[in-house]
Amino acid sequence: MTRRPPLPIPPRTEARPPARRITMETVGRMAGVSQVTVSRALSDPSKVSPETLTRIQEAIAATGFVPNALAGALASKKSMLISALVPSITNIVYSGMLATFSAELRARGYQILLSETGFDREDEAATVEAHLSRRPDAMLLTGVHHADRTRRMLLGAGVPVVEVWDITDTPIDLCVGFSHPEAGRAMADYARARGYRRAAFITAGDERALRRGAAFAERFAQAGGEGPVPIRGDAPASLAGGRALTAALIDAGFGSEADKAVIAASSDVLAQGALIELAARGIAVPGRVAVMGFGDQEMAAALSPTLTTVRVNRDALGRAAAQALLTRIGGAAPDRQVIDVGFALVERESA
Amino acid sequence: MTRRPPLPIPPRTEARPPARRITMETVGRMAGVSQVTVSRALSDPSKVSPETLTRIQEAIAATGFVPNALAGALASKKSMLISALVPSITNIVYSGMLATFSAELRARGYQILLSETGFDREDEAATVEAHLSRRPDAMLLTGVHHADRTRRMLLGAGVPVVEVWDITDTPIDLCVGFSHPEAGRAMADYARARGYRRAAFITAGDERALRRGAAFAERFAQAGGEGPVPIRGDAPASLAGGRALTAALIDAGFGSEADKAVIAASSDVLAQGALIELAARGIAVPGRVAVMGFGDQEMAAALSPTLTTVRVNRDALGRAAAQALLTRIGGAAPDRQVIDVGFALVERESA
DNA sequence: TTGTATGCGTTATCAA
DNA sequence: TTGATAACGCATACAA
Repeated sequence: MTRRPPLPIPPRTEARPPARRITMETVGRMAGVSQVTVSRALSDPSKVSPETLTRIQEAIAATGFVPNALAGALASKKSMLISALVPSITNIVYSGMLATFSAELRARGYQILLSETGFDREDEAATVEAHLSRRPDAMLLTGVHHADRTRRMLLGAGVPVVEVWDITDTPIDLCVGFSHPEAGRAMADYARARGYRRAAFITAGDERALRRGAAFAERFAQAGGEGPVPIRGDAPASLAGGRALTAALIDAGFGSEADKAVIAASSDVLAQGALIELAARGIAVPGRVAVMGFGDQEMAAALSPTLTTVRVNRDALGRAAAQALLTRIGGAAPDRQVIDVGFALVERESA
Repeated sequence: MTRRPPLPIPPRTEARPPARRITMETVGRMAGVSQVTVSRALSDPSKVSPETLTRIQEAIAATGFVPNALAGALASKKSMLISALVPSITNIVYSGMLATFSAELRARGYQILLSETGFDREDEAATVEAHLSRRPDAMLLTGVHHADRTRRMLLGAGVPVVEVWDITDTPIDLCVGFSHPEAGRAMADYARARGYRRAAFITAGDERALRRGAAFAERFAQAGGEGPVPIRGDAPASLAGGRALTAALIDAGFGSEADKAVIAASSDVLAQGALIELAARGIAVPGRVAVMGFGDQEMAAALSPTLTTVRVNRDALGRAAAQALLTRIGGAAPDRQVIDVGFALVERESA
C-alpha cells in the first residue's frame, strides 16, 4: 500500500528575483553614516550614539541586511565556526554527544561544521583538510588514532583540537573520553564475578570496538574463564548483524553445554540483536546464555530481559569537550589536557 | 561499578607554536611564481605548465599550505557550504535523511553547516539568520511552516532552499516530502480495513505528528470506527513516553471490552513503548490491542510482535533534496518544484 | 602560460 | 562619537 504524488506541480516559470547585494555600505548610506559605524553598531552598540544606533537599526530592518560572516571572519581571523568530525551521525552514541556539544557552543555564538568520516583514516585526513580550509576556531575529532598527515595538519594549523570518545597520553591537543580496554576488562570482570565460565564477544568492525573485544577476551581468560574467547565481527552494528553473529555462535555450539555462558557485545544494538535471536531460538536469557551490551541506550532498560550494559555519559562528554575547547579558544591553558569521563557498568537482568 | 581517571596528566606548559600564516603568496614565492598562478594550479591545473605545477605542488607539500576557503568564498561568491536545519539530530528519521543528503553533497565538494532547531519557529528564524550570514549556497529546512521572517529572509537572500519532510503547494523554493494528513488517513484506513473498531493515537508534541494524529482520528471516525478517538500527546517521543501514554489509555478503560482496539503511534519509538507496556500488563498484541508505528526503524521488523508501521524512504528523501538543490545551484530550474516521495504502509504482526 | 590590477565585505588601526 | 584607510587571502578580468 503505497501513496504516490497525485499531481505534479508545474515548475515556476519566472526566475527568482536577483539577490540584491546589501552591505554595511548600503545600510550606512541609508542611515547617513559610514560603513565602519554600521560595523560598530553591530559589534559594540555602546560605541555608537543612541540616535545613530536607532537610524542604523531602522535601516537594517528596512533592508533586511544580514552581515557577511565570511568577510568578518577573514578580517578578524575568527570564524566562530567549530568543526566536528564523527564516524556516523546516525549512531546515537555520536549524535547524542554531538547534540550536547553543539548546544553548548551555539550558546556561545559558534556554529557547527559537521562531517561524517566513517572509520577510515585517510578519509578522515581529507575531511580534516577540507574543514581546515574554513579556518574553524576549533575542531572535534572522534578517536585518538589518526593518519600522520592529520596530526601534522592540525599541529601546523595551530587550531585547538579535542579528541573524544577515547583516551590517550599523547593527545594532539585536548582529549575527553574513556579507556576502551578498561571498559572491555570491566565487562570481563563483571562476567567472571557473575560466574560465567564461557564467553564470546560479538562486535562491530571499528577499531575501538575491537580493542574492547580484545581486552575483554584477554581478561576473561586471565580471570579463569574457559578460553579461547571467540570474537565475531561484523560492520557496522545492526540488529540483523547481532542476530547473525549470535546465530553463528549458537550453531557452532556456543552455550550448548550446561556451562554458564555469556555473549558480550560491542554495542547495545548488537546485544539487542542477540536477545532477539536467542528468544527466537527459545534460549533462556540469562539462564542459558547471558548477554551484555555497551552504550546504555534508552531501549536497554526497556528490553525484556532488561539489558546489562556499560554506560558512557554522552552528555557529560559533549559538554566537557565543548568547555575544554572554549577554554583553549579563550587563550587559557585548560587545567587538564586529558579528561577521563569514565564509564559505569549497569547491572540489569540479561547478565 | 564506575571507573574514574587514574592519574591526571599535568597540563602542557609550553604554549602551542604560533600558527605560521601561509598563503598563496608564500607558496608562490617559494615556487618562483605569483599568487594567481598558485590559485590556478589549485583550481584548474591544466592552465599551468607541468613544470610550474610540480614546483607549486612541492611548495605546497613543504609548507603544508591549506587554502583559505573564507577568502575564496568572499571573492568568488560561492561558499561551497550548504546549511541544514533539522529539529533533532538524535532522531534517526532526521539523521538518516541527513546522512544521505550530506554524502550526496560532499561528493560534489560541498560541506554541511548543521543546526538543530527544535520545533520552535522563532528559534528557527534566528538560526536561519545565523546561517545566512555564512552565505551558504543552499539551505535545507525541515517542515513547511516557518515564521514570516524566515520566509522573508530566505526570499530576500535569493538562496536555493529545499523544505523537506512535509509537503505544500506553496514552497519557499523547493520541496521534497510527503503528506502527513495522508499518512494519518492511510493508517486509519488500514486500521478500519483490519476491522479495528476502537482506536487511540499516541503522539509526540511536534506539529507534523499532531497533524497525522488529527487526520487519523477524523478518518477513523468517518470510516465507521467508534469515536471519539482519543489523542494523547507527549513530547518528545521516547520509550518511556510510549509506555506512559499507553498506561494512561489502558487505565482509562481503552481496550477493556472485547472490541478490536488499536493504538496508533506517531513514531516507532512510541509504538515500541506501547508494546512494552502492553507486554508488561499481559495484554495480547494484536489479539486484545493492536499497535501501529510510524517511521519503519530497523527495530520495527525485529520486535516481537513485529511492528506494523509506515515507511518513509529517508535515503530517497535526502537524495532527492540534494539533487534538487544541486540542480538549482547549477542555475537550471528543476523540473519539479515539489516532489512527493510518498510513504508505504508496512504490514506486520502488531496490527 | 603567466602576471597585474582590482574587488569581495568585513574588522582593526589610527586620526579627527 | 565618527571616519578614512589599510589589511584579510583569494578569484576574476584583462594584459602581456
